[in-house]
Amino acid sequence: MRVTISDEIDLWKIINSGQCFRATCDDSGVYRFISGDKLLCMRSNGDDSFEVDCSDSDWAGFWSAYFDLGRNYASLRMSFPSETDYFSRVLSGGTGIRILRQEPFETLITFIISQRKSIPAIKKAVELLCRALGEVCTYSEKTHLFPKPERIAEAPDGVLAACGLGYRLSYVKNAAIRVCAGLDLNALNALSDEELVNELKKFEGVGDKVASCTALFAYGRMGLAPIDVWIARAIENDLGGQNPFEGHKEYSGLLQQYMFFDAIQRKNSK
DNA sequence: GATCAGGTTTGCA
DNA sequence: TGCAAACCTGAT
Repeated sequence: MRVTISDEIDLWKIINSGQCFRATCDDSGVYRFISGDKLLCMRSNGDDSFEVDCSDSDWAGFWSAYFDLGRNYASLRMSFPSETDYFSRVLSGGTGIRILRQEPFETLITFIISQRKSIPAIKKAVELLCRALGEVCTYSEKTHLFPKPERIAEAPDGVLAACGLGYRLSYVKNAAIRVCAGLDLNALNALSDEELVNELKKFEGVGDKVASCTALFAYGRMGLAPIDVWIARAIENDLGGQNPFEGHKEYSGLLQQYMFFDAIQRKNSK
């Protein structure tokens, strides 16, 4: 069916802004997103309309929230100060980026895996994990869903090791075991930003960065800005050491995402 | 073959 | 509190 999205949205930038690791784009311009037990194929018609292969109710009841369509990013983006050359470039280059609302367990595990790994290495490890332990998707027999916590908790170490988890293996397994033991990740949504981050940091192998990423990309906490090496370098090299997030508490996570996309785009164009 | 990667934990000042 | 060093493994 055809859907219309009036606010700015750029699927290519979204899947290449380091917030998700399983979304793909094929040569014909069809984007594929997987979240929970759902799979979506989506293609831009060039204007503000898109072809999607899901039902009306799935679009309205699930994917709209996934793409955070209830929020106006154009006005948010323009609310950031763009006087300096750096922010002018970052904010115009980031046009169309949105913060996806992803499934908490999958987000937590993938960002635990992400530590000290390059993006291709993260994608590979996550894909291997899905193929090894994830259910086959009912829409497409070649596609696997992200594994349920029980499957990871019960998996032999050898199976997890074969996914290239390295020293993160016990972090991943212990997180899955905690969730299986009854920790309700969705219930954490009731917590304040600070409480949520502290709760996430109780997982072994989860520090400030992974906790902030999980809070931002799974719980939509736009006030949290994960500081990774790229953001740290941008602060150091482009902002003279001045932290830009202090003045934008409410949406510092979004500003961070624009800055991050700018940093990896510049790296990739070198 | 060395070095580094979107980080966290541990140990020692 | 602050700062190194170590950690698995794949990519460059």
